[in-house]
Amino acid sequence: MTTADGRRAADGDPKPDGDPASDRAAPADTAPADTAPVDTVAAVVRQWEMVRPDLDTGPMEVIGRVNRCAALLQQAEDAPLRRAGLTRPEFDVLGTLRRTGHELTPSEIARETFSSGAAVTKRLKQLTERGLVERRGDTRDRRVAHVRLTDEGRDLVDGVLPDQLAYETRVLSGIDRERQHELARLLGELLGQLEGRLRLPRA
Amino acid sequence: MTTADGRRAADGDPKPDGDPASDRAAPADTAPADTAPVDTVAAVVRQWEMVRPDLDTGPMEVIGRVNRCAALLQQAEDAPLRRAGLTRPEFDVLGTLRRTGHELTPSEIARETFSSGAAVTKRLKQLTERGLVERRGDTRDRRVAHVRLTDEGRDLVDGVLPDQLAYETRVLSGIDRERQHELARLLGELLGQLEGRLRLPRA
DNA sequence: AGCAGGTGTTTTACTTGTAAAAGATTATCT
DNA sequence: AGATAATCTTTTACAAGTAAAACACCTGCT
Repeated sequence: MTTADGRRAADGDPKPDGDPASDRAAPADTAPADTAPVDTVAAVVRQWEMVRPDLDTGPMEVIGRVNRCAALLQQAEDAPLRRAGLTRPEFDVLGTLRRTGHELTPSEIARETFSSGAAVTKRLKQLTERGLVERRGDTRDRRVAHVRLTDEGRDLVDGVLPDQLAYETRVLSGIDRERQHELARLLGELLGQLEGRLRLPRA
Repeated sequence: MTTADGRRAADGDPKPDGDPASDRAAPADTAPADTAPVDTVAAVVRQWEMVRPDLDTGPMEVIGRVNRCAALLQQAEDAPLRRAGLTRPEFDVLGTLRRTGHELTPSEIARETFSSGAAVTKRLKQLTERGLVERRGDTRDRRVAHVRLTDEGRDLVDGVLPDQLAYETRVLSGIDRERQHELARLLGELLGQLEGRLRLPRA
């Protein structure tokens, strides 16, 4: 039980229960040895295989899990951020400024942040009101603005990030370092593919 | 460059470019042999390592990539769905009804779909208006409703799902079957962990 | 100089999600 | 029975994103 085919999440409610397809054991090659995983996506896939045995549900095993993991992680990760009074999109803006180390224009922030210009405008407005970023107009080209962190904004990022990373470390602590590494490697490959052909083969 | 620490996305713009940290080669164990990946998350991590070398950026390698992959996949995946006039959340509702094979109450749909009850109410309203689902009240407990697919709704799901899966297969085609399998396995482990302790160790 | 067109940013109108309260009904306790 | 608490669903008020248009400004052509 996840969603139509294993994606998305947000709430935080316990798993429902589910499908009576338990007469067919989870495929051995999908279930690792020790931790008895049986994640929700596996259950969803089994349901689909029951009602539509003609379909190749293979992609769900990857894509469904990526989506569901992302949803759960975001929910989890927001905790340290929220304690600092930040949403993640807000933190993304501040973090981008922090890690690049120099001023950025709104369009650059939008690109770095993979969000729309309009969204960035709104976030900057709020962050400016809170005194976390400052803007100045370009002297040459008066269309463009330059945004930088204030000292307060920088301190906020620097204070939050270690908590954030510590939290993330804890979230991943159920997976040993070697597997984390392997996971990162495979995800990097997938991501490289996805980013490589951002204009994907149109379906 | 992705976002503050490698998450989220939505737009579809090309990668910016980035950090001049190229004097330090990408860690060999994170970059696979052939495909020259260098995904955006790797670049973001390197930026962080430049400005905050004291931090352990390890978790970003996994979590940042999961989030970014999810964002790109969702954007990509929406294509076949949209052709059918459905958003993904809508499809999630229909798909849940299809794969369980029986009526569900709104709360059950919310759980299966990992969304809030209110969101489900809204979606059901629209789907009902479009004639894709029907509702009937429970005879015993008049608080609860039962929702089922109409024939039209079922036909829609059955028509869209193969396209969706074919598209997903194509999206993943850059990764060979064995790695997809391995990726699915590791993601299943991670997901199992995340779902196991949904109330995570509070940070 | 003057204007057609491009670029950076913001605004507008709208969609969708959420949290919290409201509504309606059923379950429990005395 | 009657009151209180719990449960299912919807409503309300609001936050945040998006696409498209609007602004404001720059560039290059004539």
